[in-house]
Amino acid sequence: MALELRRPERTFTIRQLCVEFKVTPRALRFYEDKGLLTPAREGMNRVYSYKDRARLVLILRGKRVGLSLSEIREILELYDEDDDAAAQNAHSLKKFREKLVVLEQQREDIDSAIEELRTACERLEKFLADKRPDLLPRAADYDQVLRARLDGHGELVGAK
Amino acid sequence: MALELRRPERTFTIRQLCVEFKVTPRALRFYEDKGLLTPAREGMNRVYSYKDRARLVLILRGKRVGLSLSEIREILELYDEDDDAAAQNAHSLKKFREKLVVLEQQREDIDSAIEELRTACERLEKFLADKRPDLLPRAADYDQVLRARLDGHGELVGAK
DNA sequence: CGTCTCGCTTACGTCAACGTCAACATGATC
DNA sequence: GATCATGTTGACGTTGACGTAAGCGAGACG
Repeated sequence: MALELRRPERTFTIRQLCVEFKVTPRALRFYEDKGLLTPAREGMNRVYSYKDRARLVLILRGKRVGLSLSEIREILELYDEDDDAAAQNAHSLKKFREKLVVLEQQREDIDSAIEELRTACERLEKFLADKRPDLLPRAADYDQVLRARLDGHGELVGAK
Repeated sequence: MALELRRPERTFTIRQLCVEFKVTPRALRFYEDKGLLTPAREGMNRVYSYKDRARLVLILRGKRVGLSLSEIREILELYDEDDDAAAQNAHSLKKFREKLVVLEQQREDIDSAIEELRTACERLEKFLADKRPDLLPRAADYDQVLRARLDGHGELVGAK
């Protein structure tokens, strides 16, 4: 009995997922509309399983790296496909490879952008340290940032 | 006299930039509309300077890494600010730092997405090699890809 | 019992980033 | 001087990813 209360059986309401991932109900229903999520129903209400939650994680990550919802859906569908459908998997492989090329290009872009910003920051810091050291951010400010991140934006490590 | 013909004096028509960077005139005018570019005028026509071109490069890179036009505009404005305006530069520094945090997060996302895709590819490959080796992409196919990229999608290295 | 809160659906609104189309100016060329 | 390529300014259309508002059901609370 107690065994059935373990993680895989857990379900989530729409609001729980909304709070956890800071998305709106509208967004989740939208993803469902577009075929990225297919939660079960209990009467009229949506019931999200752990699998649904996992998909949502992938959706949000995909979004962060700039994939469109339809691209994300393609990828999710590939994950779903029956392992028997070999021909389909050949197609999947090709798609995955294409995605990989794009992402690797994107990685390079980000790296160079980061590089640029870093040197720009250094330049600015030296300039300010020289002429207006009073304007440089202080350690206290940094603590502020740290505290803010711990409060609101930290990952719920234990909940994984 | 001949000195004035050197690079910094060069200007570009809208079409030249369009061809070089594979964007439409509409896009360039749109960027101007949004305050990201401010080319000079010769009569009615736009005349882009080397500085404008440099800004365009930054715009396109920003786009590739997923920045919105307004974010890009902010950054461009920061580059413009007078180096004497120390207070402004302190603000710039803060903005840059924030951007850096976002980009670094994005880099992590991309890395993990790449990682996931790679292992998924391997899984698929093994599966296919085992059950349907006939469906595996052949060396000839790969040559196809290489040729396509050399034809149409390569960087114009010499034109830099 | 009324009123919240949460949830559902349907439908229209919005914002970014352009595309597309119309209507016109200008210089070169046939 | 008619055509053409290239330029201009509106103004409207489009796509993606939701926001927002309207209207309604069902359980919880005072």
